[in-house]
Formats: sequence, C-alpha cells, structure tokens
Amino acid sequence: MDLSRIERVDDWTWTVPRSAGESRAEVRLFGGRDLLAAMDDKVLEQITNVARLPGLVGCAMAMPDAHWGYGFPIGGVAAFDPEQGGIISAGGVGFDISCGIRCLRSNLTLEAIRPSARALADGLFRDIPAGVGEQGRLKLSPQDLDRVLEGGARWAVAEGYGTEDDLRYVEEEGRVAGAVPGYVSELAKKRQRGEMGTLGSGNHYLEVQSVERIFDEQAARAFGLSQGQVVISIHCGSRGLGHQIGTDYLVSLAKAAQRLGIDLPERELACAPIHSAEGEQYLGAMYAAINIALANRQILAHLARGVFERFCPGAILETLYDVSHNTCKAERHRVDGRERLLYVHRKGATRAFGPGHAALPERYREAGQPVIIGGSMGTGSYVLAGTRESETRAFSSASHGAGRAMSRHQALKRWNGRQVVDELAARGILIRTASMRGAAEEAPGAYKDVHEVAEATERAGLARRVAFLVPRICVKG
DNA sequence: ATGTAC
Repeated sequence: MDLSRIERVDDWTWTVPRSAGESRAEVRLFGGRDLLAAMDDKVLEQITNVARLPGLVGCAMAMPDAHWGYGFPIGGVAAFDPEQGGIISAGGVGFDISCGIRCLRSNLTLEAIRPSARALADGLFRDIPAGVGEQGRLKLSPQDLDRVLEGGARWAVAEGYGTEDDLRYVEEEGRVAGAVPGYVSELAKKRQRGEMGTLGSGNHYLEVQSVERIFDEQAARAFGLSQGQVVISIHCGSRGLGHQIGTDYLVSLAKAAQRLGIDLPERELACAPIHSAEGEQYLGAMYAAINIALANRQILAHLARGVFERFCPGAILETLYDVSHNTCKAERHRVDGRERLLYVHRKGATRAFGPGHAALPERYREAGQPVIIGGSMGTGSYVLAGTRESETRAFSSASHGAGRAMSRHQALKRWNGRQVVDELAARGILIRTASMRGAAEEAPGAYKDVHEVAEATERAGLARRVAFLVPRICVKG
C-alpha cells in the first residue's frame, strides 16, 4: 500500500482522509508501518466502500492481518445500528460462515508425544475427514440436521460428542439464539447432511502444537497454558452449508438493495436493512450456520480425543476456547456514552471481549476473552486475551490469523506442495494432507509474519499476547 | 471458503 494514501493517527493506527464532498464514515487501519506498506491497496478501497454503507456506527476498520476479500476485506470490522437504517451484508460475514478455531489444552508435554508423533499424525489423518467435499461418518436425516441448525454444539454434546464442560468455553455457550432453519435452503441443508465432523480444505487444519513462549504469566495461568505443553487447534467452519447460504443470500440481498434504493458502492457489498424481510431472513440463516460450525468443531474435538486416547493413553483434552471469526452478531456497545444494540460484522476478525465482560466464563472473567491468531503451518499461532481498550477502539475485535500476503494463484506458481511438505518435515513438522496443491497454496511464505501481526494487534490495543504456539503435526484439508 | 469456474 502506498503510505501517502493514508494518514497516521498513531504508531499503530491509520486513517484515510476524506476528499472534498465525500460522504462516508471514517476508516481505521490497524498495524505498523511495515504491515501497512505491504498490505494490498484493495483493502483500502474495500474498507472505504464499507464506510459508505447505511447505518454504520463509528469507523469501518481493517485489522492488522487484513487482505483482499469478497466485498469486505478479510480482517474487516463494521458495526451497524438497526434503528438508523443499519444493514446486514453477506459479504461482511464471509462465505465460510462462523469459520473459527477451537483450541484444546492437553495434559501432555511435547516430550511425552515425541515417540508417538508419527503414529499420532497418521491416526489423526485417518480419523479426521479432510478435503473438498469430503464426507464424515455421520449421515443426518433432514430432521436431525434441523436440530443441529438450532442446537449447535449443544446438540453435539447431547449426542455424545464431548462434554458439558466444553460448552462453557465455546462462544455463546455452544448455541447462538435466533437461528431459523426455515430460512436455510433445501440445497444448503442437503449439502451439509454428510459433512458434519469434517475439516474441509483450503486454510482449514487440525494442528498439534506446543507452547513455545509465554508472554503473560497471569493470563496463561487462567487459560491453563504452560511452557512445553501440547495444545490442539482446530480451524474450520460451516462447510457446504455456510457457503450455500452465502451464495443464496447474495442474490436475495442484492435484490433487496435494489428494491429499497440502497446505493451500493460496489455489487459485492449486497446488503439489506437489518429491519427488512431479506435482512431478517439472512440473519436467521446465518445464525443457523453459526450453530452448524460450532457443532462441527465440537465433533472434530471429540474425534481428536479418540485418536489421542489411542496413541497417548491418559491424555486429557480440555476446551480452552472456541472462537469464530466470520460472523455478524447483535451486541451491546457503548458509543458516545450511550449503550446501543449494534450488529457487528467481523469477517476474518475475532470477537475480543475484555476483562469483566458478562459473556465470559468465570475462569476468564479477570484475564479477558481468549483470542486466537491462527498462523501458517510452518510458523505458529498466538493466544491473546481481549482488552478493555479494544471496546472503544474496535467494538472489541482483534486479528484472526497471519493473513495471506500472496494469492493462492501466486503461491501455486512459486512453490511445489511436495517440497513444502518435505521441508517442513525436515524441521520436525509433520504434515498430513489430502492435497499437495493445497500444501503449495498454504506454503508458510504465502502468509504475513504472524509475529508482526500479533505484535501490531497488541500495540494497537486490540488484544494482548499471552502465548506463542508452534506446530508439530498438521492435518490439512 | 466451495459438490473450487456462468
């Protein structure tokens, strides 16, 4: 990005000056000079367009890991007030609705799993269905699928996948309210019936990691993390169902925008007022997809436990937290001294509630919400904690990952999948994947520097670093 | 992200 196009607010915050007569909300870009300099110009264009949407409250924001996306940038955050014509946009949520990360802490050390690492990698790859269109062992009837759409991870636990204790540490305690199965198309439901408990493809993964460094001892204690400990992270979303809902509602929301005379800055920003038939329908379907994703990660956590029990007898895997990063949620936020109900779009951005927030489980009430920045398969991931400052700066939002630095197409031209896997193996990182093409697209070099993103996230006041995790085994879609 | 593309 050409830095002359943006204006520095402070060392970690930037804005885009409005040209004469330009009517839009302000924008904020978070990150250090180097991250911004390397960021795609498209992010600037896209977030400026978002700032023109009706009913936007505060600023349209791009997180430090932002990159080009459909309509909204990935790493985009925008809040809308339904009482001021605020809108809901499918492009502001993303196609993979409620894509997110489930993080499990174990009672194992890296040393303890070393002898069985290969067997563990093979076992996980065998038991965790991964890849495009891959089906799981569950085949749900239409009636059962409707129960998942409404019940989320709570449904999964009731079916024997995991424990009540897991639910305490899942956003929304495992089930978001407001899901309306009737607003989900039959095609979307049909696509999902065989896909529960599957990982999918692209940047989705199941990783066995170890705690490499602790930044904040007190928060790490609250999160149950310590140096050398084995942690399992599962990154995936709502599979075919979420994608189909996105596809269905792009059409419906575009028609609504036209019918209601909403001046769209760009076709990809199709949206409808939150208080409109189409807006309410999309919300009902999107909440249902959130429940599907929460249930999916709950089942995958259960499958991972099964593999660990077999290869590491006595292993205990407890849910640290499950956080989504493609959602729009109704939340109460203080704006100019007044509490308002806002619909916060977080696309490639995580919710990051600070200490004391009522939605946090007792265990984390003092430390703040666990925030997970998932890294590439060769570098590592961060666990952070939400801050009070983030509430005023970004409606309690933070980064979600390293963020792509290069398109999939560019990565394919530059790397060979087999070579990427072999090089990682030489560094002691075991990759198991259904797609060598995928491995090339996901080459660590195709991502931004996760350390830079995590540091910028902290310096911008969005969340503070707690622990750094390095990958040991990675099952890729 | 995606039964990867109208």
